[in-house]
Amino acid sequence: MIDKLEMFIALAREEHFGRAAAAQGVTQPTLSAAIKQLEDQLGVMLVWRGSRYRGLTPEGQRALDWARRIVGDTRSLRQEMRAAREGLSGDIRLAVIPTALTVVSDLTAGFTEKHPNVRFSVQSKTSAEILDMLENLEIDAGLTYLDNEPLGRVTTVPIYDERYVLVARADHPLLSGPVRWGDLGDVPLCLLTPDMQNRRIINQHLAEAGVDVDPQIESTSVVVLVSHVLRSNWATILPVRAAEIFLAGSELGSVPLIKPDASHTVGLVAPHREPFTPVLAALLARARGLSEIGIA
Amino acid sequence: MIDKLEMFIALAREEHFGRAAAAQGVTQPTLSAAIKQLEDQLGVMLVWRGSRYRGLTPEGQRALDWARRIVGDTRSLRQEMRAAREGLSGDIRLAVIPTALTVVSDLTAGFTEKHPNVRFSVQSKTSAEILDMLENLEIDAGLTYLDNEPLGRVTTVPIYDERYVLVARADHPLLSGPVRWGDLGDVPLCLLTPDMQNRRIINQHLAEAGVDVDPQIESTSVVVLVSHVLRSNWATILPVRAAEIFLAGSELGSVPLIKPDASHTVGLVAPHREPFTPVLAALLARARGLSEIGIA
DNA sequence: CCCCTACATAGACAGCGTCTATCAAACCCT
DNA sequence: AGGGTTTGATAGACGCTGTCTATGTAGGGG
Repeated sequence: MIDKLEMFIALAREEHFGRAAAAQGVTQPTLSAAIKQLEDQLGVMLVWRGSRYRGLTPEGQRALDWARRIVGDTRSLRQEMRAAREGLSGDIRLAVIPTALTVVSDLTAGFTEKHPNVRFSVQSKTSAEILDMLENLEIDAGLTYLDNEPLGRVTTVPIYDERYVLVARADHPLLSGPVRWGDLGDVPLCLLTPDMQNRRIINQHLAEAGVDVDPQIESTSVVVLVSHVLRSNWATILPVRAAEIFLAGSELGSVPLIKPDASHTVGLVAPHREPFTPVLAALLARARGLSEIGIA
Repeated sequence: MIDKLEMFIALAREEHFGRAAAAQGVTQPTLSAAIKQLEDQLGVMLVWRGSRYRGLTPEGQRALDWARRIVGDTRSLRQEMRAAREGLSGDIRLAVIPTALTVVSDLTAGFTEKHPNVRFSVQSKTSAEILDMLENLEIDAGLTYLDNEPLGRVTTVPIYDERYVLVARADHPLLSGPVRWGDLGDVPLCLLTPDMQNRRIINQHLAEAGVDVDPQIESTSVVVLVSHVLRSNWATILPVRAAEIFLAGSELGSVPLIKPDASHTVGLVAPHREPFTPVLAALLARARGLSEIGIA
């Protein structure tokens, strides 16, 4: 039964029988049969049938919610029992917005010393993808914006407040003093792509300052932005925490962006599943510790 | 997996392999094997082994919490899918304290008209048993006291406030006017047994009034109390809602018990499981409706 | 000390899940 | 419009797992 629910979740996520089967490590007929049996046992159609996957029925959508809970709780059970057996161990799968990637090391530092059997798997994703993956049980926790966008049924731990700086080569004329958002009208910029929340935040502040920008370079990667800034006359806007790793000993400089002193809270997001598994509880505790000592 | 968790829950409840197996409709070796495999899969001991059942290990206790959630959610999934298929249907298993048994008909009235495919199964239990059965998934909801005793992770809907009357044959000397708790010192009484919360409440009010009672007749059944009162010179103390069904056209009379005007909230208790299944949601809605029109 | 209760173990059997191979339908592109 | 491709369903074989009955073994009680 639980296996079938896992396959059902995979199907809803992949929207494709073949891919879902591959993701579950079974063949396509096996997954097809599992879904059919699930429908038989529950007595309702879960998936619109045709010669293609055409989405979930309303009942399928409701069933998906329950399936996620059941499968998630089952994983929690297994994980907690393993923790009881061999101490904190296993993988923590994290997804992180690009501008918070440098904060992950603050989170893992100390944690891995205390719990040497815990492995981390960190991937860079957009904030929307992070919430999706959290729902689909593809990650255990996320590091993303806590305000601004609706979060689901999750537990959040704020860690720091993002503040923004303009980053450019040290000889850039704007670097002599604080820069207002409104000053950026004609500055050549590299920015993150508009599907990313950081970019939407920046767009919003620029718009409020009456500025309209049209970046020549857009990317989902901060590294791409910085390497462009390094090699040319461009500037970029980055959160302090994302920028500082590039500033030490480089030819780059930065100045705070003011008016307004924009600030957005970034923190840990985890599925709200009472009680928390020991590993997750430890991670959340670590995040609360970070927030208290004020790493930003 | 889910079957094994069900067996594990049954074992924890029955504290006996044979009885748990019978409760699950399997033989004892099957259940033994299931528990053993569960322990193997989770990699921990769940049950203290000997030639007898000797309780759960700490890990078993934690696993039991998860198992209850997982099994409960699975049942919710099935129930909700059946509701989607054939409208509200199925059984609602209720456990009710004896003094609230007459209120059940208020709850079921109208409900069964609207939802003819819903069956009710009502059993009379003590408030402690009700909370136990709620945890063990043996009932879907309970009707019991909402104050006074600690409730677990449950949803509660208050329905009415219990108020107390003295019940005796119509010719009983005390029935001429309101009676104070303190007047009951030498009155021969029949009361519920001391393991029942109603009795503990009554004891408390009597004690506060400085009265010490020693009932000659104790029972877990209100019917037993009333039949004794009918046939002899005894009196009993009952909530209004429990008493009134016996008063109409009988040789009995009642007077309010005052000083203090004691009152205890009774209502519906259901496991807190988001989202609620359609039947349970409907039942809770019905209970809220009752509370609003003030059936007491 | 013996018997009874309680749980574990052994072996047989059935049902279910999974695989490979194949089919049917719908979509896509020329 | 038609051939090729993609997508999911179906068929049949095989192995695993869960369940049963029968039996063994260890404590507990009289």
